Amino acid sequence: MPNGKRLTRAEQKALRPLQILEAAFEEFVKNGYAASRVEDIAERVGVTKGTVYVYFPTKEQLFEAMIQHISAPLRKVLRTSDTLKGRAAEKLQQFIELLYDHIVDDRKSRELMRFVIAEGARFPDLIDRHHEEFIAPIIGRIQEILDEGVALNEFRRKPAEFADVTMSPMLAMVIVRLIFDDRQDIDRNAFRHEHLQLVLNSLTG
Amino acid sequence: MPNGKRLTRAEQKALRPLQILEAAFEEFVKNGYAASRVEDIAERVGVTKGTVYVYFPTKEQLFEAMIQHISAPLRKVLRTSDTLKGRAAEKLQQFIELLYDHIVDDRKSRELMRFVIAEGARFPDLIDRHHEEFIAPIIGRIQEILDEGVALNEFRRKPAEFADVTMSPMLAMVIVRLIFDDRQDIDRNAFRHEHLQLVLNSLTG
Amino acid sequence: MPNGKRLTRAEQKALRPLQILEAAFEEFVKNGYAASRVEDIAERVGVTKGTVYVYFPTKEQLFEAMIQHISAPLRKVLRTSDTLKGRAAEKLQQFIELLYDHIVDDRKSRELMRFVIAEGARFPDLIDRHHEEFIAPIIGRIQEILDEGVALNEFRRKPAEFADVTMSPMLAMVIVRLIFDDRQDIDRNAFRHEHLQLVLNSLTG
Amino acid sequence: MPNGKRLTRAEQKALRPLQILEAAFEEFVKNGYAASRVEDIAERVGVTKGTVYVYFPTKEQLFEAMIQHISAPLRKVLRTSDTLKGRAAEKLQQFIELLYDHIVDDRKSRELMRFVIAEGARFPDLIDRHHEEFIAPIIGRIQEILDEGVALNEFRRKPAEFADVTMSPMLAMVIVRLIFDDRQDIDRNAFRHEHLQLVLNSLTG
DNA sequence: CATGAATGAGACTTCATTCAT
DNA sequence: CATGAATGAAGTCTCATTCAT
Repeated sequence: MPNGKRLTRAEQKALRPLQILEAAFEEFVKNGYAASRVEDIAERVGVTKGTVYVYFPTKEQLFEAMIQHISAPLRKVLRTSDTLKGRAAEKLQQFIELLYDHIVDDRKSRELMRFVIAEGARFPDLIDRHHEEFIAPIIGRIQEILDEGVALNEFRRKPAEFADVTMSPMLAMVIVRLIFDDRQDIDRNAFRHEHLQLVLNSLTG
Repeated sequence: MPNGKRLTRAEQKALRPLQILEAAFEEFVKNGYAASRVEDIAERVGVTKGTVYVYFPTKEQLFEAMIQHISAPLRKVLRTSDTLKGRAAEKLQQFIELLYDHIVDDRKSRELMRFVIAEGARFPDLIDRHHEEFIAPIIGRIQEILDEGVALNEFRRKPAEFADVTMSPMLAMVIVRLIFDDRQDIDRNAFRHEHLQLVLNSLTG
Repeated sequence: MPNGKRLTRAEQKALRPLQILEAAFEEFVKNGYAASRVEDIAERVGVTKGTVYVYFPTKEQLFEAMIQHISAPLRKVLRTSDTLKGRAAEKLQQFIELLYDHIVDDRKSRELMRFVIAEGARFPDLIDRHHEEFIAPIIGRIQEILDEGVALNEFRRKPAEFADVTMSPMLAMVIVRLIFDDRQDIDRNAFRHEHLQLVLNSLTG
Repeated sequence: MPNGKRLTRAEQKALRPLQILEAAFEEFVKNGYAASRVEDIAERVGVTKGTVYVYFPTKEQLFEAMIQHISAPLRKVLRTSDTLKGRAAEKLQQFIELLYDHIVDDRKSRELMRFVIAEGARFPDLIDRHHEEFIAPIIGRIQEILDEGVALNEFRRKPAEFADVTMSPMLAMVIVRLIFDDRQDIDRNAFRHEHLQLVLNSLTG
């Protein structure tokens, strides 16, 4: 019997930590780190406080593990950014679309940004790791594409700050969606299109 | 009449709430709302816990009063945005420079943004007021200038989202400075210049 | 000018302590000793906390002074109990009516009983004084009348406890009115009449 | 199976709330509601503050639960009042003796009365429930017996207030014992006897 | 592994009391 | 006298963490 839905006890157990991390994510999003209660996280999973402590020795380490957990998919996305194809402008467009699809549109990525802004002061290596793993690679990749475009005479040369400016509307949209939690309706496609136009226009015009 | 340092009782009293609000700002910035202690705020002023409660009945109301307090200067800035002069492009440039000078470069304004992002969920009218008082007027003013430029054939017509995109680099810079607390060095002038170029180029090119 | 209503400043000042005692009575009745706030007492008088401390050095002494103050009229009542006239039965009736009129029907006397019951444990000499000044004299006076009636063959001899029993309905009515704060309507005259009948019937029947 | 002293975890747990309620009773009796400290209640049980809050969410709810707890035996007493036997006079005598044995002589019942008088204003439904559950049924039962005696020509007809008066000495004795905490020695049996004589004499004489 | 009773440090808040003006 | 700003001890309640079962 191939066992369709039911999980074996072993599978169930292997799942526990992940369930806890997901629950932790929701609670920390809702209340922030300091105001979240381990008990509420446990309750979300349907276990008791003690169980959380079986898997994570402190609230702090649970928070850090949760951050690792939710940023894992993001890391994967960045790795796919090597496969961009075409001319520099096309690569830039593809890359920006990739970021909209997997960062701006992904709730976990957005909330990761909130944690970085809100809890960064109390978790300094959250900042450092976030910069190392996400900000720097993204800016770096954009810079590469820009350099490539310039080398091929496809783009006009731009100063170093241009890479940052290039990313700005995307970051701004993340923030706006964090703040208004989607009560504010922005036409996401129109916004992205305008963003691209602006950048490409400036590079090629 | 000597009056070197000593304040009269009356002066002291008028000062107290302001001192407390300033101290509250620092503590709330450092730890966030939930993790800040009223006692530490008091200590910063050089008084005891009880004194804080003479002026603010709860920690929550102290937080809200502090938000009002630090956003007061900002409100004043926006009111000066009527005096822009020249052609639309010049007005846009002046307005963006105004925003860089008084928002991006002002620590209180930047940290206000952090409070909005970090504590907005627990203080919903913080969000609402912030939108009403700052976001909406700023976007509105930009839109006005754009419309004016279009009407005078100075600018190319752009879709509604363009105003948001226009503001993005500025918002992004606020966020970056919040995250890296000035450890990250961005050439602020170069960045602003690139921002302006990008926007004007797209509008007039 | 004979000065009709307006008080001179001097009179006003002489009044202060009395006003405070009255206000204290109301607050202590409402909340009990522990839960009453000196500030609320002051507010009732229209002065500030500090003023209360000008006249009464501690909350405890204020409470005790208030007890003295409200029991003063009662003391006067007992002194008039010497003027009873007629035969023993008539004296007993007059005395019981006196007690109904000046104790059962007097809010201050009733509330004094509440203080004795509720705060007696924390103010032991409240109990002692109350016994000395009120309970013992009243029981004593009743006993005197009973003895007189027996001596004159007007009453049947009764055991010592009878004096206590004689007073019981009156005390019970005080308690009931304290508990129900006059929401419970007892026909006070009918009750007193039944009380008298019961006692006299037993003594003379 | 040894089981000398040690309680199992389960037994211990079932006991805890009861221990806390008993300790709460003692503290609230000693100090009144407002002046009692949760920590002292805990200490009486031999646990810490936190433990009390495991079982009772607030001091107020602890107080209310304690009231329920100590009045439970009383409720049971009233239910046994149906089994009175004999003629009306005998029933009345038995009922009054029942009340002396289980109310006047029961410390918890007496102190319940103190709570009603002292804290009733802050716990209005304490009053209401007390009236509903105790006062009204007791008065009602007395009235029934009186009516029965009248119907059988055993008693003389008496006005409605007579039931209240009938109960008075008992209530008075509760109050006196509350006030003097047994320092005042009343001959309880003689008092009760006099009470009965008085009432029966009036009904049958 | 999972439980949940128990702990105790620590937070917010209250309020009697003091004292300079 | 009267004020009211300031104090600080103390109380209620919370919650991360532990541990025996």
